[in-house]
Amino acid sequence: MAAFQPFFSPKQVAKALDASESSVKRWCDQGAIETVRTVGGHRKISLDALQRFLEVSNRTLANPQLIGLRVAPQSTTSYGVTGDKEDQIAFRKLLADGDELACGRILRDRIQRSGAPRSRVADFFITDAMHGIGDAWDKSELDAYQERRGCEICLRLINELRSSLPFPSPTAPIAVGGTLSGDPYQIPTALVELSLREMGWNATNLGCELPVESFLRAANDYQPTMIWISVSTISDEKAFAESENRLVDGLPTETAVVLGGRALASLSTENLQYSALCNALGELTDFAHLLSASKSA
Amino acid sequence: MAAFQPFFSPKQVAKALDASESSVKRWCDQGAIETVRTVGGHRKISLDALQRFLEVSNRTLANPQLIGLRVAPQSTTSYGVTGDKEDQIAFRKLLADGDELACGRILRDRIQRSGAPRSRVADFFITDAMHGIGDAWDKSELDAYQERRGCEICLRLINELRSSLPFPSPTAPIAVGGTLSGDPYQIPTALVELSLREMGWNATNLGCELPVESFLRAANDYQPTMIWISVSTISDEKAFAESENRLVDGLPTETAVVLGGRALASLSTENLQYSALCNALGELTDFAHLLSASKSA
DNA sequence: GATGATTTGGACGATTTGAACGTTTTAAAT
DNA sequence: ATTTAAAACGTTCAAATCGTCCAAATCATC
Repeated sequence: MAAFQPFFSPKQVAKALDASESSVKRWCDQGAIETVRTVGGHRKISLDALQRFLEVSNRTLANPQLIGLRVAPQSTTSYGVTGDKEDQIAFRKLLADGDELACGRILRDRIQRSGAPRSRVADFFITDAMHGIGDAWDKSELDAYQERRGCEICLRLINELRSSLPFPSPTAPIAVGGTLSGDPYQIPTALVELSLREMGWNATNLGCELPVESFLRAANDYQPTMIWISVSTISDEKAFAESENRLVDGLPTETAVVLGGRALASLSTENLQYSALCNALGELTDFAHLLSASKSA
Repeated sequence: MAAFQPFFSPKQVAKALDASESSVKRWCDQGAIETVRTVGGHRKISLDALQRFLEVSNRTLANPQLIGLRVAPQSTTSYGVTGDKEDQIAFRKLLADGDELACGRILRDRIQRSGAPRSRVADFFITDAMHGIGDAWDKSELDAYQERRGCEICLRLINELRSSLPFPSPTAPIAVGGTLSGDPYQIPTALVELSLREMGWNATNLGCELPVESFLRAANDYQPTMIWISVSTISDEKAFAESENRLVDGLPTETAVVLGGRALASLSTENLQYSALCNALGELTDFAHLLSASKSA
């Protein structure tokens, strides 16, 4: 019932920031972190103040769960160090059950343990799970609401991971992307944004179901180094190719166009124009690396 | 609702300040907070004294609504605070520009300052802005990508607010909801989930474009006290009424069905069955309050 | 690389905070 | 008026935080 805007102590904030208590106290006293004082002089830091500090200092919370009240009770199903496949299956099952907390725990735990990029871990679990859930839905083993609820949860998890990344630097290469009209799948393009942000790009997910003209307008507004198109479903191959060509023809030649997504596998690519065609997220990040390297060189 | 309270107990003040009762009592005894004593020795803190303390100690109330301070004028969107319209316009502009950080700052700032529930502030800014952006889009003043990007940003902001709420208690009343097939608008149903969670319900947003059968399956799985249907657009009135009736007929009579959304205003409601029909988020939360009160009684 | 300046993080006794607990007051029901 | 449950009282004490100082680490400059 009560809204929840608690205050944090320097010690808590220090843990969340992975800094020392001394430093946090000093930053408070210097004014970098707004603080209020108790009658006895203890510092209290509001969530707002903390977020402002993160923005201006371009820092990121090392342990957001320490602050965000994400102190959920431990899962009873400890999944230990089982194999990848088992973890994927566990994740898929939890997602179908709508257990957002447990799904988030698996992701965070795996990221911390493996040290792999967030986007790779997210891709590993989420892409697999959504395919699995989609298949089960086709076979009527799951209900539509379980699929939709799973999508909502995945988008939230992706955004949670995104929010713990530092802000893009002003000199970062720019990328924008989304899906074309007829393709409502939000998760793949959200994952692309997460990946690019994680490698330091200033990436913006424009959303789904965009007409070609919108991509051109956005390209004009953003002047991006790269544009990605996520393609999860295609109803009319011919119309898709026509749209795609119209897009590329309308762009300056120095803008890289990257196509990626499940629907491309079963598509003849001879009539398409692109700078890269990616079957997996890893290929896209590889290409982005090449691109930023050649740009800065 | 308790009547107007001229005095507060140390416990109430402690909750509002996010401090311990012990500390508040000590501060009273030290003179930092002026106190009146009852004949029996109980401390009574007047609103005046509390406000003086806040000014002197440069603190803000963590939970102003715990003190009768904000008596919401009505379930309308009016706040009685100056500059509302200007702030809405500023928010709308920033959202159209894709400035997620600035939008988040406005929301958080307003939440802290006004002490209003997150969901109300979010509704106040986001609903207005998305209507404005939608209108501008219809008039071709804005591009489709600006509208989609705005949706993405709003959903992220709503989820951010959601994530800082405490988890629903195990005894909380259960609610599920979403939109029916043909209605792809994600924001209103996300706002409903946020509102209900904030008032202590265990609310789950099932997502968009769900067939009636899915609602029935979900009702069977969750056994909810309430089901909400968000209705932002209707293409076929007759088919909608038919779906709605099929849903209600398939539910146990003790399950409350709440309809809400923009598209209901221009709809003849005579053929619909419902427990409540809400034109604004405030009406829905009012009804939810009634419902949980009658349940617990 | 060496050197000086700045930032960080740990350590310390002194102070503040918050939780516990048995007793007393309050307010509501009988 | 009596009873009774809930809330507030005062006290005590362990845990957390305070301010301060200083060594180690990092950065900037030559």
